Amino acid sequence: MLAHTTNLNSPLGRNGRIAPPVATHTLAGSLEMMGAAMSYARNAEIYGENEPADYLYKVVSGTVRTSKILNDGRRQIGEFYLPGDIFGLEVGSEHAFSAEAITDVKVIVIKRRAVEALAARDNEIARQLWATTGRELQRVQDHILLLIKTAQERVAGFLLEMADRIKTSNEVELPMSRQDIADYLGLTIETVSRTLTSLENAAAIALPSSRRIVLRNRTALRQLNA
Amino acid sequence: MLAHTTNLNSPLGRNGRIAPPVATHTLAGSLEMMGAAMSYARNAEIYGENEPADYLYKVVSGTVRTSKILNDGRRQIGEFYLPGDIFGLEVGSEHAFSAEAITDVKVIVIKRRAVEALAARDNEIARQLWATTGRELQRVQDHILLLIKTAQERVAGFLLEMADRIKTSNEVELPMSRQDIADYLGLTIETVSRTLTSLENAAAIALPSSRRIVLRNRTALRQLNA
DNA sequence: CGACACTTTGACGCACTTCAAAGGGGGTGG
DNA sequence: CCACCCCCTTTGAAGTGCGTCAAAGTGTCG
Repeated sequence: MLAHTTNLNSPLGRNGRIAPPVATHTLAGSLEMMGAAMSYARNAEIYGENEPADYLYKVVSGTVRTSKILNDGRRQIGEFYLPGDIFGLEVGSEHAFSAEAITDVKVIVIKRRAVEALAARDNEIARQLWATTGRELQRVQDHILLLIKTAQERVAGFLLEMADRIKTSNEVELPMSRQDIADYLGLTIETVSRTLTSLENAAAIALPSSRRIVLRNRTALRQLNA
Repeated sequence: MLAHTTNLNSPLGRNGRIAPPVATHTLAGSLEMMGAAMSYARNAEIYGENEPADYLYKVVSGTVRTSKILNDGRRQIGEFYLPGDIFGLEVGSEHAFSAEAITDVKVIVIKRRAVEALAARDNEIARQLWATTGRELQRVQDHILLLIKTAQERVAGFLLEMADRIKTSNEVELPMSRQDIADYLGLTIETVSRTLTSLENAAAIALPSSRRIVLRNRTALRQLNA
């Protein structure tokens, strides 16, 4: 579970920065300070669609997906959240999507009212809340750009996005199933599988196991991601 | 280039409303108070992709689209903005999409720095800025749900959305071309046209002219919009 | 009236879905 | 430790919805 594939030599981390002291006046700091740690098992629901959005969450370890079931049974995945990501932050009073743990997950939870009260007094916190929603907006806009492309482009774009976010050289350990990927990309599981095979045949990727993907030729993937 | 095709008869605009008294402590109020009126002709660019996002805009009359050209020439439309809508509000420093006037357009423009300065002092303004980004996020999420459906469902969903937003009984005067609709829905212009014809044959809508659409059977449209 | 831009309609091809069955791979019990 | 089972993934064959290419129809402005 806690497979460390990278091993940094320096205590400063790869950026050469020392972790900042938990700061007041930051959203992250408030979460660490005032938040409660919680765990969810694989496939557990963290919150449901249309439930009151009383808490917000930060992923500590594991992966979370948000999803929505359409009335014909199809499922759309909103986003995947990796360690460090904040999710569950809504402007309205209810969650627009449900959230589930893809792997075993540890999160920090904080009451929304507490954060909003903080934001009302500290405009730096308010700014960061806004910025978080803004980043979410940008992710969803990028997601739209994926959905209008061909299957090859969607899958290639997905792999590049995940590789950027997971950042472990060129080998990515995907936490989600083919079905999750399919529902994120608006494709069927068969099309995702076939596309991965064809990318492998084209020497753009390698598939040591179904969940592990080696990006062999990013340039080729990026060209597909037109 | 500067083709003026519309001409409003009344200074009050097509809604026949007088502007409400300008309130302080509201984003709308600040826009009215500190903003400058500007006009753009049909097809004029209001701002370009990757330009610095130094201003935000509120539509007074006309319709605006945001769009993005992919490197293979395809165009994706982000959103359509109708009178009363705010657009151009970014969290990052640059515009992620370009904005163009679909019809002749009047807007109120305000410097982003001015609004952010206001927000730093007045947390009610800050909250409203955040809420505006939040509504945008919700629109984009709904947009995603359209993009994973069949052509019929996308077109039906689009018509229902427009009817809700324009609110003129059951007859909608669409401000945008078939090409704009197609690029919003991720379809071709031919498919949009064929789908509208088939909805007309199914007695769900009527098409008195290509831009005017009568919703004859909303229930049928909503069922398609599964 | 004629030119031009937009929309509609038609015929055909292809990418993706659907339906079906055959692989793995990992965990549990014998 | 092997065997079996279950779930996930891959592969195959056939169907179809939408895209592409082409041309005709419609409305608007000069």
